[in-house]
Amino acid sequence: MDNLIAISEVSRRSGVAASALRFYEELGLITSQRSGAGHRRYPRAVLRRVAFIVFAQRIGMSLDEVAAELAKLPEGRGPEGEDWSQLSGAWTARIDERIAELQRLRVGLTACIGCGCLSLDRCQLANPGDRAARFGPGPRHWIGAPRTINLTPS
Amino acid sequence: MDNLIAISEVSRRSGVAASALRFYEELGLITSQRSGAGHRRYPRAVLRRVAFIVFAQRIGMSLDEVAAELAKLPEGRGPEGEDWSQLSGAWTARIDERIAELQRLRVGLTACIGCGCLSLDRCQLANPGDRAARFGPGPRHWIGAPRTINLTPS
DNA sequence: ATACAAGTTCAAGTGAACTTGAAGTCAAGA
DNA sequence: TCTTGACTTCAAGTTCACTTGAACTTGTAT
Repeated sequence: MDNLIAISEVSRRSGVAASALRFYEELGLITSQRSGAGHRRYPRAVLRRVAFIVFAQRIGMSLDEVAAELAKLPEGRGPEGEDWSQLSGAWTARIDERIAELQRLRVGLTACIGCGCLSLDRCQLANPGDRAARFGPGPRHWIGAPRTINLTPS
Repeated sequence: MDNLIAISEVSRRSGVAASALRFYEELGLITSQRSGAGHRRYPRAVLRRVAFIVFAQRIGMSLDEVAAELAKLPEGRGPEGEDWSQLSGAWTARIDERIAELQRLRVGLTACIGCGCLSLDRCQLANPGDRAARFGPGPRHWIGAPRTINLTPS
């Protein structure tokens, strides 16, 4: 019929709770028109945007970052074709990084079993490349890392 | 001298803030004796425990889970030898799982560029194995699996 | 004697990503 | 007419992993 869908439908098809969809809308990640009764009506393309959001989170992006990515797209559209392959390029890199990190951890883990070490100030594992200091309050900003775990400040 | 170390020392050597160490102690993840002045004095082994905690978080475990693992160890000890290899066995599996998931995402991502799909209800990617509904309130319980891993932006 | 650093406790705040609850609107069906 | 169900807004609550701040005590240095 019409190509506008209700929030319940979007929720059902995406698996994302309606409350979360409203929240996303509040953040400007998605947009809707309103029906006569003031109900949200989403264009079908919203499903792609939501998919994008879900995928992005799955690879560890924050909603802030997602917002930044989505902002690059033309108004109201979900990512497709060109756009999509551009966006996903960055993702692939991201995923690879994370995989690499996990593999380092994995290997190091096994190594540590052998050497019996595990002292933070000596173990390579605990000091992956960067030794940047922690920043700001708030939870786990540094873990899994806005780039780093700072096991040895100075 | 004595083999008991102050909280500042543990913090310096582990890179974990003193406030976090107190917090871990409150959770029972680590324990300390007290000096005459009521200051915390940690046995050297605490460094291993802390290392364990840090590593565990890095592979996506919650402090609750860490607590459960540590509870299996003899009192006050950090993991070593036997214990350590047992514990790390589980980790390795965990890491592998996560790597596998990321690889699925990676492959799927590329595939999606080609097919232009991305509709959540059809795409395998968005529904990895578990389609379980979300559970409980609170944030992101469902994303990145029952236990979230923090990916790093970069 | 005085200052200062390093420690203590306890309560409250933080950020992310939502969820929950209360109170209200609106259209369709029995 | 009445009820039900789907929707609305807005404020406040929730979880995790901490951090911050206030008020206080101790030990060492000058």
